[in-house]
Amino acid sequence: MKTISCMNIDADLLYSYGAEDRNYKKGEVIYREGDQALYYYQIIKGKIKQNNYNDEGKEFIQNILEGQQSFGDSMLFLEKFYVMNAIALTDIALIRLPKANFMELLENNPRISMEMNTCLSQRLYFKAIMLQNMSSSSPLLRLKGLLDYLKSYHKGDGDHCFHIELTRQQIANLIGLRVETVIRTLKKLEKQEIIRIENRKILY
DNA sequence: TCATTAATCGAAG
DNA sequence: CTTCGATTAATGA
Repeated sequence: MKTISCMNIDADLLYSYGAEDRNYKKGEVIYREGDQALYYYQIIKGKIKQNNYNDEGKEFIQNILEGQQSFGDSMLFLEKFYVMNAIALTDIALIRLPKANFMELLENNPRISMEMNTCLSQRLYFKAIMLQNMSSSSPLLRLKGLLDYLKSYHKGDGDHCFHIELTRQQIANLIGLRVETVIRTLKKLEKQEIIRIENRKILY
């Protein structure tokens, strides 16, 4: 899912400031809720999810990132702890840069600093949209809200050919519903010809 | 092909 | 809507 357009700092620039490569296997935790934010992370290859669990152990996915995106950066500007976990969804390679070095990089590169603002704004926008969607009691509207967001972000949005690259379980965890509910709700959307389903692939 | 993971379904609460 | 149980399809080693 390419939910959020975000930071993508040139790898060589990151290395020149002391960044290092890190590899994680599928399912490994990159950082967890309560940890101090010490690094700027940028994905080289693979997917990660940010999540947390409620008191009943139900998982809520906050975001799924892939490509050359960064994550966990908002906490770098605060002396706060992470409020969610970052977990590898696939085997993943990423670059991490210590906080102090990252700050130095930003000071020396105002343009990147500005991009950082855009990135953070984008995250806020996503959160606002999702908060609105989640406040709906209708599972159908919640689901549609998520789909609309994903589609709007996906460039070349036009017709109904956008492939949602999420498992039903992930969708469920993003909108706080159960898999079965998501499946059944997707059926309704298909019946209403709002989406199409081909070989379990969701096309919107 | 075997094993694991995801998607489905039906019934009950 | 969620939970449970059971089945079937898809994926990867």
